[in-house]
Amino acid sequence: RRREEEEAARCPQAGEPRPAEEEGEAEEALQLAKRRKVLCSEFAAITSSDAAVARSFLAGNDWHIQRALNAYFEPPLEKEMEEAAGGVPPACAGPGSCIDLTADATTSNASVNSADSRQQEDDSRFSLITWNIDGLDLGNLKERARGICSYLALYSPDVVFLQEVVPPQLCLLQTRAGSYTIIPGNIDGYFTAIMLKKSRVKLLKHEIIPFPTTSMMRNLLVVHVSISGNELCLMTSHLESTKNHSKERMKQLQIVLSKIQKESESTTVIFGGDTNLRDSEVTKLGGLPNNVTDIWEFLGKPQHCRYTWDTHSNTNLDAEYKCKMRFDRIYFRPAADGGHIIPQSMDLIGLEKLDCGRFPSDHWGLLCNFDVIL
Amino acid sequence: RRREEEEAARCPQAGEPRPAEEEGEAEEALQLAKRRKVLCSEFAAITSSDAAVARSFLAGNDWHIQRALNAYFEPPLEKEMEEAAGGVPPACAGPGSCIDLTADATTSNASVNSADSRQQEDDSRFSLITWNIDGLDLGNLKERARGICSYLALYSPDVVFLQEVVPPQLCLLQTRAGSYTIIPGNIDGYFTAIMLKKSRVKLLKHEIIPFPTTSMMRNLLVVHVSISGNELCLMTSHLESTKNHSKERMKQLQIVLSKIQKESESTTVIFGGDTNLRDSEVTKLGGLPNNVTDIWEFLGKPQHCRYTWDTHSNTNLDAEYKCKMRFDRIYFRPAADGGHIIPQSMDLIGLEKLDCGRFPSDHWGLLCNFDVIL
DNA sequence: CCGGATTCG
DNA sequence: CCGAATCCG
Ligand SMILES: [Mg+2]
Ligand SMILES: [Mg+2]
Repeated sequence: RRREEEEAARCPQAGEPRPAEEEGEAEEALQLAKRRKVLCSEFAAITSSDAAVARSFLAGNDWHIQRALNAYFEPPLEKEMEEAAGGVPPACAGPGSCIDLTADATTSNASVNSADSRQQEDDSRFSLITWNIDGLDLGNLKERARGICSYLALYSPDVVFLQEVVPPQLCLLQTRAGSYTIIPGNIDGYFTAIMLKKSRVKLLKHEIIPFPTTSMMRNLLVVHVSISGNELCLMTSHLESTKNHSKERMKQLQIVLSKIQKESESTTVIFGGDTNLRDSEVTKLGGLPNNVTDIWEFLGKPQHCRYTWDTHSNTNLDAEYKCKMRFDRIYFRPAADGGHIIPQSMDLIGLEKLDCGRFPSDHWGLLCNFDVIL
Repeated sequence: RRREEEEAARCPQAGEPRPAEEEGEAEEALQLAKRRKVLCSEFAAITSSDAAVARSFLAGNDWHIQRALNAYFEPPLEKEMEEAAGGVPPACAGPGSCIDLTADATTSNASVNSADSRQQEDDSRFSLITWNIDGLDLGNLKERARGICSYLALYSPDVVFLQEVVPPQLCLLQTRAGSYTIIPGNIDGYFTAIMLKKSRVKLLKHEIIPFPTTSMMRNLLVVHVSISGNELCLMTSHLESTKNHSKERMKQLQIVLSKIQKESESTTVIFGGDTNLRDSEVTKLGGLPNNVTDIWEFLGKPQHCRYTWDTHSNTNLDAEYKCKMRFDRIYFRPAADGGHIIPQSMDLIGLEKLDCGRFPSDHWGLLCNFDVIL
C-alpha cells in the first residue's frame, strides 16, 4: 500500500513521469499558455494591475517580464553609476562598510512585498531558486546584482540557493532582501549562500561540510528548517569546476549524496546547486541512489529548462565557442512517509539582458515549484 | 564432453588459469630457472657449444644473451657506420636501391640456420613474436634494425608480427631474413608486416582491411596460412595511438574483433600487435567476446611480461616522465573443435641495450610459444 | 567555463 | 608515446 501511494504521488501530471522526448506539440502549447498565465499573474501582482493590463504589457515586450515591468513603470533613463575602476571594492566587513548597491530598490521592494503577501497565503506550495550568480565576473557586478535582486523579488521564492557569491553581492542581498535570512557558506573569496524567507521558513540549524581535497574552496552548505509544518533539509554546493577536475567533482558528489542519505528518514531533503556535472560522471558513480531523484528527470526532462549554462544564448562570457551544459541541478530525497512535498515544475530564470546588455549571470537560474501536502 | 575437453585444454600448467597476483616466490624462482634453462639452450644452439659453456657465458653476462653471444664470438670492435646525416635515406623502391644494412650478417645467418634446424624438427610447438620496432625513430635506425634481426635469428619464431616498420627496415629484413616470407601492410610511410618462416608456414592468402576513419594510416593485415597441418588465420595491426584517440582506437578494436569472429570456425585465429589499449577501453566495449582470449590473461597475467612499453626501463624515448603500459597484446580465438594450438608461455624480448646505448625499440617485443596438438 | 589540440615535465 | 596543465577557437 505504501508503495502504491508513492508511485501515485511521483508525477504531478500523471501516474507516470513523462518520457523526455515524447512531448507533443499540443503539450508544448499547453505549457506555453501556462507559463504566460503565470507571467500575467506575476506582473499583475507586482504592478497591482489587472490581467488585461498585464497581458498587454507582456505581449508588447515579447513576454519578457523584466522589459514589460520596465515599460510599465517607465523609469527615468538614468546614467548607470560608473563601476569602480578595476573592479569592485574590497569585501565589506559588515553592512556599514558595504558599497551602496541599494539605489532603485523601490520597485523590487514593492514586488517583494506584494509577492510575499500572495505566497504567505498559500501553504500548499513551496518554491525554490538555485542560481550561480557569477560573482567572479566583476564586469557590471553592481547592475547584475541588482538584476538578481529583482528576479528574487519577482518570484519571491521561499528558499534561494546561490553560488559564486562575492561579499559585495552578499551586502546588497542583505540590504535589499531584508525579508530573507541569509546563511553564507564562507566569509571571503566566493561562496554559496542559502536565503530563507523569514515569513515562511524557520531556520533550525545549519552546518558546513568541508570537501577535504577541493582546490577551489568548495564545500557543502546544509540548513535544517521547518516550513508549513514540514521538516526540511536544504543543501547547496558549487562542485569543483571544469572537466579537468572531474575526479574531485565526483568525490564531492559522493559526499553530497552520502550526506543526503544520512539525514533523518522523517526529513525531506532538497539539494540544489551548480554541480558542474556531466551525465557520464553520474553514470560512472553508478547513478543516483534509488531514493534520490534528479528533479529535472523526475519532471520528464523538460527541454525548455535543460541547459542552465549555454554560451550560445548567454553572451556574458564572450565565448567564441558554443556549448551548452546542464550544470545546475536539483536533487530530491522524499521523507520516508512520502508525498508531503512533490516537485511540480521547473523553469529557467535570468533570461533577460539588463540595460548594460549583459545577463545577470553566465548561468541561468532554476526556479522550482513544489506541491505541499499537509 | 566437448565442453570438458575445452576446459581441460585451456591452461597449460593446470586445470585453471592461475590468478594474477597470487604467484608465490617459489613459482617465481621456478620461472627464473626455466627462463635460464631456455637461454642456455638458445645459446648452445647458436654457438654449437654445450650447456656448461652456455651457462658460464650467460652467468658472466648477467644472463643477457646478446652480451653473452658478443663475448663468445669476440667480434672485432669495428667502428659503427655513420648514420646518414639527418636520418635515413628515402624509401627504397626495391631491393636494389636499399641502403646496405647487411654487414655483419654472418652470426645472425648462422643462428637462423641452426635455430631453423632445431625448430623444423619440432612440429609440436609453434612460436610467434610481435614487436613494434619504432621505425619512426630515425636515431640509430640501422644498428637497431640489425639488433632486431639478431633477435629474430636468435628465437627463430615461426611467425613475426611487426609494427611501425619503415622501408629501410623492410629492406634489411628482406635481405637478412631470407628464410621468411614477408607480407607488408603498406607500401610507404610506416606500416605493419607479417613474416612467415618459409620452412614451416605456408601462405594461403592475405588481405588488408582498412580502418575507414584512421588519421594515422593504420589498417588490419590478415594472412591465412597452414602450419603443421593446422589452418591458421594470423592478424596484426597498430591501433590508433595515444589516449587522445581512444574513440578511434576502440572503433578499430571492434573491427579487429568482428573480423576475428567472422573467420571460419575451423580456423584458429591469432591476432597480435601494438593495440595502444587501456584496459578501461576494452571494458567499455563490454570486454572481449567469449571465444576470444587475451593470451597474457590466459597465462595467468604473468608480471614479468606485463608491460611492453615502459619509459622507466626503456630509455629510447629520453622521456623525463615515467610510465608503463601493456600496449602490445596477443588475442587468440581457438578453432571450434578446440585444443589444436594452446598458448604456453610469453616473454619480453629486446631487453638489452645495443652498442649505441639504446634499445632496438621503445617497445619490448613479445615472444609467445604455443603447443600444437595434431 | 567547453573540448580538441598542444605543451611540458 | 604518459598525464596534467595550458592554450585557443
Ligand atoms: Mg562560474
Ligand atoms: Mg611508436
